[in-house]
Amino acid sequence: MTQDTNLTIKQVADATGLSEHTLRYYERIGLIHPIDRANNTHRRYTEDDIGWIDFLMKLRATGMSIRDMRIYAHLQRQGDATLPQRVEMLKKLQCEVEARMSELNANLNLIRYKIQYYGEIVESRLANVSPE
Amino acid sequence: MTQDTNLTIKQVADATGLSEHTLRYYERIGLIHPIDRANNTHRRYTEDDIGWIDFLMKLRATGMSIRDMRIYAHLQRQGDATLPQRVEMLKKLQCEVEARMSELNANLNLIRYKIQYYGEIVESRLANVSPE
DNA sequence: TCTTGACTTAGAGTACACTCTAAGTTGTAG
DNA sequence: CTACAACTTAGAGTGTACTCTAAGTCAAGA
Repeated sequence: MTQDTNLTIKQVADATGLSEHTLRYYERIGLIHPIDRANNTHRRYTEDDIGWIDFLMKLRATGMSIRDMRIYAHLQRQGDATLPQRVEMLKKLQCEVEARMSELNANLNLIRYKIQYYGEIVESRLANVSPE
Repeated sequence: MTQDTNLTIKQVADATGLSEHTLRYYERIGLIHPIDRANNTHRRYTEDDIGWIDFLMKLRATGMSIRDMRIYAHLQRQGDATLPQRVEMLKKLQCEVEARMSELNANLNLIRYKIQYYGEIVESRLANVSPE
């Protein structure tokens, strides 16, 4: 009955925000290890599985590709011996995210400037409209 | 001969980093207005065109979709009367970019933490290796 | 005149990340 | 026993944003 305390695909979908389709897809392509089954057919997810999925979603949110997430997942399943490679991947990701954030920040400043500049034009046009 | 002082598609591709294919594609879908032609066939881009393309690339870098860039481009071509709508679009974009940056920042902190944590495990393992 | 290369077009093809469909199985509630 | 919901699979389909192909035009240099 240990299985029954674990979560169905629907519950995991609700908990993570991923669709059931996507959860099966991620498992099929190796982002998630083969999930244990109840009745030998229905998936039963553990809390650890949820934790891993949450981490995957964070990697994805940083812009990491499915391809790289697969590599990371594969290393992770091989255990602590692959820690150095994983640290390397994370360092590379860190650099990329830092670069993207600094680019985003520059673009954000441009957007703010345009909002300000265009806003002033609109304001001054309103001020020049003669009241009825 | 005014045309000849302007830039060929190759020069614009080199200057912007977009491919010639992409430049034609952007024009075809209305992100870029119909570019003037020399010989009535070959495109000749003005400095203003380059400026617009650079701005488009910045919008794209913020994650704005082609669909929204088309709307923005269409408004832009209609002149100052559409400034309020454009300001609205930019404000919405600003919010999205700010949200994305704060999410990226949270994920970056997690990545840094993992690098630190895994790094320490690797270090301590190295220290425990008996020297030959 | 011939060739080369830069350009043109319409439309087909690609990569990525899902997202859905169809057909079938299983387990519980009535 | 039956109906139903929840699950299963393989594989097809979708949306986005390019990216490329094929066939053709055109001007300038050998």
